[in-house]
Amino acid sequence: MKPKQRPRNVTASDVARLAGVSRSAVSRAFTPEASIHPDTREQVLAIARELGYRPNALARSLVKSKQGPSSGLIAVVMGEFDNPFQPHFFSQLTQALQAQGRVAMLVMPDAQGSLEEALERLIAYQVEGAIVAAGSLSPEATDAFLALGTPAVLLGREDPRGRVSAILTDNRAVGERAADYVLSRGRQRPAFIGGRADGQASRERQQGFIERLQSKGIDAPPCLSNPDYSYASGFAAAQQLLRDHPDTDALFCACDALALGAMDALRDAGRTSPSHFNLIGCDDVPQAAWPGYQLTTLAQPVELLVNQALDHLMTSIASGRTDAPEVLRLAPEFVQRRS
Amino acid sequence: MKPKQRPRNVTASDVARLAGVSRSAVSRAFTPEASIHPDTREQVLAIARELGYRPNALARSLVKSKQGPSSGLIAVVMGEFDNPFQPHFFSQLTQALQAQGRVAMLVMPDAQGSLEEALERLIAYQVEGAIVAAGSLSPEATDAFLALGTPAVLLGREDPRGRVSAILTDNRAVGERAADYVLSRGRQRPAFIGGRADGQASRERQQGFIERLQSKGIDAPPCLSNPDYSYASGFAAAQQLLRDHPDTDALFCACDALALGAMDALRDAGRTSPSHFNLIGCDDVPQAAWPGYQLTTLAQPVELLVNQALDHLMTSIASGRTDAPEVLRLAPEFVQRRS
DNA sequence: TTGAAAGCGATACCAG
DNA sequence: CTGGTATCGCTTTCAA
Repeated sequence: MKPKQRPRNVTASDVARLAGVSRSAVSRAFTPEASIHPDTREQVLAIARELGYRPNALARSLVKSKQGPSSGLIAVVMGEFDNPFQPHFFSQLTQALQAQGRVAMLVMPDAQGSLEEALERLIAYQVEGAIVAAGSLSPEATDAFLALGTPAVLLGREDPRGRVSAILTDNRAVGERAADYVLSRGRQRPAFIGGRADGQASRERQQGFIERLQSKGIDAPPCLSNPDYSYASGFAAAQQLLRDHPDTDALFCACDALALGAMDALRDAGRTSPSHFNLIGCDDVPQAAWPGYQLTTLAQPVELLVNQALDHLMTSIASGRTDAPEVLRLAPEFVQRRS
Repeated sequence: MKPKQRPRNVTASDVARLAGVSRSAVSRAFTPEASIHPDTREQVLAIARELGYRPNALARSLVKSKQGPSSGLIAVVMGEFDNPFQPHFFSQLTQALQAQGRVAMLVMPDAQGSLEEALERLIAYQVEGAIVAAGSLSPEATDAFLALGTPAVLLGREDPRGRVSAILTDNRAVGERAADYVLSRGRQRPAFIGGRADGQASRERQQGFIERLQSKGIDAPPCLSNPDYSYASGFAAAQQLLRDHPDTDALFCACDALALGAMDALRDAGRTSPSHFNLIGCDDVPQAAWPGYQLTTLAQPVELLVNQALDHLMTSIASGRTDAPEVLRLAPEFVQRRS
């Protein structure tokens, strides 16, 4: 078998030669609105198909750069996939981008010291814009990205300095809805377990929860925070909670991962019956629906979040402006299960 | 506040002008091996930093394309993130790529009819190579990618036609090790639950399992297969298994997601004590370690898989050849937990 | 070591 | 509708 050398790339000139037309004609054949005779186009496309020719997106972006960015590259900036909520989110995002004919360039600045490099890559590759999953990123990293001035949209957290648009779930509503559920079950001693104290989402959910409870005459519940949003943290926090406040009869966790951990801790302590204790999470990750858990939770409207984020990003790219940022808070959906 | 227009991109010419040198000099300043006076370089770099200049990777790749591909873009081709094993895998891959100064371009061909488009994008963007997570992809999709002739490495499944290298966990060893565990516990009526019957990984694990059992005098165990590798499928399959073979005393599942589903089904049926029943999974997803599950499993050597895959891909890119493909099977690691 | 000039692949403008 | 030509930003000969 002969060592199949990879053939040099087919260029517009090759196609032009074989089709007996000019390079311009080839270009036009691939431009939908271009004025070209249908027959010519068809013939060019036929030859192109035969040769396996596709316009070089890199070269195209180069010449089009006169009229604004056009690489078709959108950076997706994410931290670790440590929360089971993120993969789902991420795949939705990628597919939505693909549907638009754009390409997702993944940037994970959490590898040691790679933030700097990641930033430079964004510039080097002429990304048109960035979707920043700020919920999974340190505030510093988020800030560094925004300083770039590249059109961007924040997902899951707003920019404290209000420089760019942010799309997020209405976290206060999440907390309030959780409180309503607790109240509707007649609980008197609810508690809250959150993530990092500096996490916007966690804090807002906590506030919504507490304020609604207080407005109904329940004292400020015990609140624990954690270094992260993991199962393990939820497990540990719940154990501590039961130790310090054994009479707790309802628990709202800032995310499902925490809640699932908490549920297992409650189980260990024999505190699982929904008629004596209620547990609520937030996100609606797949595991929440597993028969072993059946976690009551507030679902984030993933599809809506993604679509809105892309909409805003595209607008921002098109207008070339960074001003007039908006903050969109989308309503969560209450999903009642066994807990 | 004035409408902060995004400034036109800084080019090499801008830097050249301000530094009082030629464009060539600027280029050389950014080329490590170039022959340029250290002072000149330093001065250029200083001005560049000041202006926030970075060489346009797209333009660079264009001119360098004479000497072979150089976009720095590596396609990562994946199906859905339906299995909790994939995100971890994926993030490792991305970070490893970043560490090499390359960029991960994500391609998810599972959105309806997007396979075709995804392929075209790969060509258009001059990707240097592709890592194909074939385990999460339909064989047809995998095949279509390979037909492109782009250097590629398969992850999690080998190419039936042997055109490219494949890196995967030694799946027979997985099955054998599972069988050893079952035997060591003195079980007599084991069973197997797999994924799609056409899935290479699932099939090989099954074979390793069965053959080892038979070599020790145990009859061919009942084997169920499923439409996918999900928790739900594992749950349903285990229920059916208990119905059809109520005397089963050990169960090996092709992946952890299936195994976790099975465990919950077993639990419902009161068949969970490790002294009467053993359950084994494969992958070692985070949930397997949760207190509520404590699943005994065979861990895939993720880091090794990723590193090997990249090594092979880079070699294949460098040599520009598609021949001499290898198949690497890496040993799994037995992780004993409560099940 | 340096600058001038050619060219990578494609598109847009301008005559025809 | 069509073909020539300038240009995008950069690297790379080639002389100096």
